[in-house]
Amino acid sequence: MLSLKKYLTEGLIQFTILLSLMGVRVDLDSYLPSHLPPLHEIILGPTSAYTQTQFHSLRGTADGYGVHPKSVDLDQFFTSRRLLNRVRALDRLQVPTTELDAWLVHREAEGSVPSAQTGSSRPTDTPQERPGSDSSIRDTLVTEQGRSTEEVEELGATAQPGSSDLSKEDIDLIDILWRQDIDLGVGREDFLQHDKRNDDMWESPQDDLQVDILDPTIQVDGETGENVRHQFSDPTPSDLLVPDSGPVASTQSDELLSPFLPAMESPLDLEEQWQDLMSLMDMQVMDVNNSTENPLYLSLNPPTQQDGNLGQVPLPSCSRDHSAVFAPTMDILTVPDSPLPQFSSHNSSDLNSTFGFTNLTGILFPSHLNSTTNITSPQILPDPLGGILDEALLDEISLMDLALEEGFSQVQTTQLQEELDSDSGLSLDSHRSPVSPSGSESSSSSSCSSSSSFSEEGAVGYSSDSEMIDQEDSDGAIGYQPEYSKFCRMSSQNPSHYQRLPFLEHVGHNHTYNMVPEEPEDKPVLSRGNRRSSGFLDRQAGRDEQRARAMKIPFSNDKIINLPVEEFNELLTKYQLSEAQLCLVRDIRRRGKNKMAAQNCRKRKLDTILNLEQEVKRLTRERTSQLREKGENLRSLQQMKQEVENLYQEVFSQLRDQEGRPYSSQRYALHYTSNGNIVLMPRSAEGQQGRRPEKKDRRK
DNA sequence: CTATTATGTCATGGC
DNA sequence: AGGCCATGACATAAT
Repeated sequence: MLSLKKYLTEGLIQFTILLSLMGVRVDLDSYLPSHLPPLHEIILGPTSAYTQTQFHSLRGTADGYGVHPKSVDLDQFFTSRRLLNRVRALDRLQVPTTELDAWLVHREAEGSVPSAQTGSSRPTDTPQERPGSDSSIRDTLVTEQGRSTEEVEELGATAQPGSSDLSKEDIDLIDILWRQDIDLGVGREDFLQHDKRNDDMWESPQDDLQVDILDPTIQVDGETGENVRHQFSDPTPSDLLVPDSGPVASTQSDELLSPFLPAMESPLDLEEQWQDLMSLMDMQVMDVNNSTENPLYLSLNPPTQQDGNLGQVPLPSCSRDHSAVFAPTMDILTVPDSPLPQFSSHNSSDLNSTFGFTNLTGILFPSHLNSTTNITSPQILPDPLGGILDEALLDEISLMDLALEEGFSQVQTTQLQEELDSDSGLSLDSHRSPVSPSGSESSSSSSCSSSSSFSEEGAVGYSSDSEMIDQEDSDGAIGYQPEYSKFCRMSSQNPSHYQRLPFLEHVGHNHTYNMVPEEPEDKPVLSRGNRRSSGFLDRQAGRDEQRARAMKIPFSNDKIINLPVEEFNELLTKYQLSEAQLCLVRDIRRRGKNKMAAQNCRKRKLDTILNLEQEVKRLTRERTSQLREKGENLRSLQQMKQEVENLYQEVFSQLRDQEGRPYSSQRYALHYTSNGNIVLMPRSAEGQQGRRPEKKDRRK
């Protein structure tokens, strides 16, 4: 019983860490053996918990407890510490910002023995040889500069030993993520190396660690050419044995992990998904606590507060329904005689459809854990975590990245543009975009130059003042200038226009203005003989000018238009004008002013459009940025789920029955209950909500 | 010859 | 109430 308790204690510590991560305050201190440090010290990190003395004490007491010869002891110690580091890192599972990071660079020593927990019997392959293999993700650490934020996603793609089938999934995941970062200048090699680094951090067994320590070198970073000094460059045995008290442990856990896991506030999406995840678990854990079939109980206190580093864990409080995280997905478990396939499938489908989890059982479930089961069929191992990473989630992320690559989708772009067009009633077509204020200015300048004859003093607003020409003498027929040749041409080449138009206009519009039709004989005379005067007339001004001449108006149109009302009235009183003349003068003034007003109005409209275009661009950039942030958050969530699953597997793999044998993951799974307990339940009982667990009543 | 653009003009409404 | 301005709608010439 003592040995069993020892095993369970080791597993419970790690499981408790996991629960603490999820916001559940776990009080296992009372259950811990006296030789172990208080749990909060373990969680909180570098304390006296893992001192050299403590380490040796652990060894000594472990022997004293008659530990199973194949487990714990040194391996357990490092396993616990590794788990601790992973838990610490979880609160920093976030996308790092671009920064310069120095990473431990080493190559796994040939023949280095993998961890007893995770190593199994994997060959030592280089990533180039087997990019997606388990070992390929743990070979080297390199120095790199300006690493993109997306690369943290590799943590989620960390392969686990034991299943070659799911290593391929891992490869696919890496490929997906790698493709997403191509445009960011991140090479595939970065991914693999990054993965290896992470894997080294997460799972490096003590022998690997020792290799690192005993190989202090300065290496040249392959990317930046910087000299990279090993973080373990000055190791001592005490550093190894007293990791938490020396720079090794702190720098390893903090400095190595933090670049991948910088502290950030929890994304809302992540919290929502977690809550959704938790909310699904009620029915599965229902009635489990009422079981009389001796389930393995792990007494857990309700969460009261999060302390220490774990207090920063951006996970929502999960005081209840924790089991949702570990809801088993039985989709891949084809047990014909199982009485619960339907229920399990139901649960898994729910989870998958809701959270988009990926079933990584094959990846994460070490085959050696199934020593009591059929090792030849590891691919059908059930996933007690219910598939933390689902294809749906990956699809979502992929789609998100697709959107990110294009800023945002074509559909969205089209919609946005359509909205804008419909709202403004204008088109943002390419022909309009190039229109620049200067261009319109010059465009208007030509008209202004022609109309400037009326803008002498009254022109305001958007009229181009620089283009104004003092036309005080415009009625005096200022000399011909080349830039007005087109108006001269127009006037001279189309005399018939002015022979008919004024009359037709008068008849057609029949405005209230008492316009007097000009004598047809006057037009040809003006357009043909008086080149000097026509040179200053644009086609519109010329029309009114000609009308004025026809009506013998004794002052210039410029004065008519631009003089203040008082002066204008004064001017009218000076001359004895006929009624027709007065009407024409007033019409000329009205049209002239309205023409300038129209020009100003169009300029304002154009400026408004340009401003709106700028606003659209700005909003587009903002949206792109937010989409990218969302994608990063999703990746972060993916990583966290992966880590949770890994921790689950770690904990489960260390549970032993009375005979010291590991539990079969095919037959047993850990479950959370609504009251904070953890139950090791037979899978055969999972689907039977009303039925009781058949196995194990180990309350610790 | 047609579509687009630029500009002028009118009607209307607000100040 | 008249004048001024802004602007939509329309017309027309230019491109």
